[in-house]
Amino acid sequence: MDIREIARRAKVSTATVSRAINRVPTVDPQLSRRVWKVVDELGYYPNTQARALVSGRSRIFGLIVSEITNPFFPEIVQTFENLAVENNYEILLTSTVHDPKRMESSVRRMIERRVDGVAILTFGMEESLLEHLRFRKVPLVFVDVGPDAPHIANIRIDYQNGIRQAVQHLAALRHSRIAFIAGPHHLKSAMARRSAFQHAMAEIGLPSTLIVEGDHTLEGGMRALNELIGMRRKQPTAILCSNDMTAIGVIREAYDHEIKIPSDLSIIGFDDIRLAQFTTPPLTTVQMSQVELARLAFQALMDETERPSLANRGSEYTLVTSLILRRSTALASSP
Amino acid sequence: MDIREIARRAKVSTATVSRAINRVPTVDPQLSRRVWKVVDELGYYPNTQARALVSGRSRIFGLIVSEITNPFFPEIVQTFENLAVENNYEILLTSTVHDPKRMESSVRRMIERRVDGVAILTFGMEESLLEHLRFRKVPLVFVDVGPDAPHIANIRIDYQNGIRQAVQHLAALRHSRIAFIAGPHHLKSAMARRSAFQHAMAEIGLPSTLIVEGDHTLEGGMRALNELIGMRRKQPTAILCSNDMTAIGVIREAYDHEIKIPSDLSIIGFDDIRLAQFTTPPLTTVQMSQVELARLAFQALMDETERPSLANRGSEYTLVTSLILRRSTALASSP
DNA sequence: TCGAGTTAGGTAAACGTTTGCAGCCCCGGG
DNA sequence: CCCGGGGCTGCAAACGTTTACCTAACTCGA
Repeated sequence: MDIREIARRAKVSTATVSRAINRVPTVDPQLSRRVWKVVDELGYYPNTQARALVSGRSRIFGLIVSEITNPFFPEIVQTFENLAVENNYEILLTSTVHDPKRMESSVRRMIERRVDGVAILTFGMEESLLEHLRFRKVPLVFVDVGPDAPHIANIRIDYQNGIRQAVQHLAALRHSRIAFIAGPHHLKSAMARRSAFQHAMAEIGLPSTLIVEGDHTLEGGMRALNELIGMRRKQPTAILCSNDMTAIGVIREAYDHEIKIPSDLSIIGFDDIRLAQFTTPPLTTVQMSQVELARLAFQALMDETERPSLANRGSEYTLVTSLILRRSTALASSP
Repeated sequence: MDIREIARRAKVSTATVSRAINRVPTVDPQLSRRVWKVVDELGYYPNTQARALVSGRSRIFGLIVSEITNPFFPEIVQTFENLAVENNYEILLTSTVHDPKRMESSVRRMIERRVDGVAILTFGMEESLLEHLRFRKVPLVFVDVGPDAPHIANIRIDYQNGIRQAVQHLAALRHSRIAFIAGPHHLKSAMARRSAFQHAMAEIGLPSTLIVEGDHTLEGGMRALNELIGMRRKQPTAILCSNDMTAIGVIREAYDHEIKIPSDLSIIGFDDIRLAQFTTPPLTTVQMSQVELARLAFQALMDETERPSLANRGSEYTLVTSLILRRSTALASSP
C-alpha cells in the first residue's frame, strides 16, 4: 500500500498526500482531512526507507556502547531511546564488547544505514575507523576523549569536582589512609579518575601511595580488596573506587572477611549506578548522571544535525560529578 | 558516491557492480576484482535503504523488551545483537517501560521501518496493536503468551521443571514451611511460575499457603520479606522467589534484620541473572538461560523470514529451566 | 563450418517517497 | 475590464539500488 493508493482514493496527487502527511501548512484543511481519513482507514504507514532515500536524512542515530551488559549503560540506552522517540528518531545500537572486529562492523553498519549522527560511548575506538565516519562528515559525539574537529562534539566530564568532594568527605571523617582502586590503564576515563584522586589528595596534603589496579569489574574489586588487606602495616581505613562495580565487589569481599562496612572500612564508589542504592550498606558514591550524559549526547547530535551551518567547530559540553552521601562511610576507627 | 560512480570507474554496468558486490557467482573473477578495487579505493558503502526499497527486505528485526534497565534484559539484547551481526541483520530495539503509549509508538516505528520480523519479550501488549503487525504479515515471535496463528512463533517456557527441582531441593533439606514470593498478577509469566510452585508443592504433599505478592523488583522483595517476618506463628524457613531481583531484595533485607542466610533462612531465586553469582551468599536459583532465550527468538525469526513457504502454522520452541545450586540454601534449622 | 545451447554482462524498469517547478484559480487594484 | 500577484495543487524527476529480460559471444558436436 502506497502513497499512490492513498492519492487515488482521496482523489488528490501524491504530492498533496505527502504534504498532508507531513503537515505542510499550505495544504487546504479540507483536503488534508480527506487524506487523513483514507490514511486511517487503510492503516497506511509511510515507508521510511523511501523517504530517507530522497530526503537524504535517515532519522537514525547510532549509539555505540562498550557493553550493554555493564549496568552503567542500560540507563543511558533507555534515556537515549526516550529522546529518540520524542524527536522521531530511531536508534541503531551496537555493543562492541571491546572487540575490534565488532567495532569495525559497527561502524560499517552505521555507514551503510546512513545514520545522521553517532554517539560514541566506548573507548579504544581506532582512529582509522573513525576516519571513515569523519570522511563522510557524519556528526559525532564523544565522551571524554574526542578529537577537536569540525562536526565532532565532545562531552567533557568534570571528574575533579566529585572526587575532591569524596576525598574531603573522607578526610573530614578523619581518614588519612585512603586507598584508590583504579580502573584499567587503557581507559582514558579511568586514568582521569585516578589523577583526579591524586590531585585531590595532594590538595589536602595526603600522600596517594595506596593505589592498586582494578579492572572496573566486580571480580576486580574483590581481588583488589584482598591485595589491600595483604598490606600488613599500612592497611587503608577508607577506599575510593574507580567505579561502582568495583565498590560492590569490595563490599562483597569485605563481608566474607567479616570486615564491617562502614565501621571498619569506609567505601566510596563512582558512577552512581542504580544498584548502588541497593548494596548493604547503600553505597556512598560520586554521581555521574547517566541520564544527563545521555541527554547531552543526544542534544549534541541534534544540534549538529538539525542546523549544520552554524557550530562547525565541534561544540563542547560538560558534565559535572558530585558526591552522593549514603551509608558506606563513617568516622575512621581510632588507629 | 553511487554504484554508478563505481560502474563508471570500473568500466562496467551498474548491474555488474551490484552482482560483484553481492558476490553473485556468475560474475567473472577478473571483473569482480576490478570492481572491488574501485570499491575499496573509494571507500564505497552500499546504501541500505535503496537496497531495501527494491528488494523488499530491510534486514532489520525489531526487538521489544519491557525495560532495558531490568538486569534480565541486557544479556538478551547482547546475544540478539551478536546474532544479528553474524547474519547481517540490524536490530531495532525498543524498551516500552510498561507504557501503552510507548508500545504503540514502538509498533508504529517497526512498521514504518519495514522490519522483517519482531521478537516480543514484553507482556501486556494490546491485541489491537499486534493486529497491525499481523495484518502486514510481519513474522512475530512471542515468549510464553503468544496466540496460535500463522507467522507467529512461540517460545514456551517449561517452568515446571526448574521449580520442581527447587522445591524438591528444599524438601530434601528438610524444609517444610516454604514460602513463595510471587510476581505481579498481570504478568502471565509470573502467574505461570506461581502455579508451577503450587503444583510442585502439592506433588510432595506440602501445602502452598505461604504465598505473598511481590512485584519482581528489589524493593518488592524487601517488602515481601517484612510481610513474611510479620507472620508470627508460621514463619517460613525457606523462600522461593518469582525472580532474582526479588531474591536479592530479600537477601538485602534479611541482612538488616540479622537473619543469616542460609543458616536461618534459605533463599532460591528465578532467572539466574548474572548478578545472582555476586550476592552474599551467591544465590541458588532456577536458570532460565537468557542467552538461550535470545537464540531461540532469533532463530525463530530467521526461520520464519528466510523461508516463508514452509512452516506457516507458526512453530513452537521450548526453553527448559533447571536449578543451579549455589550457597543460599542449607538444612532447615531445627524447628 | 554451422547451429544449438549455454552463459556473462548490459539495459532499463521498478521500489515509494519528496520536492522544484509550473500552472491554475481567484482576488483586488488601476 | 484587464492585469498582476499570491496561494494551492499537480506533474515529473530524482534518490540508489536490484533484477527480469535481452543480447552477444562462446563452446562444442555433427
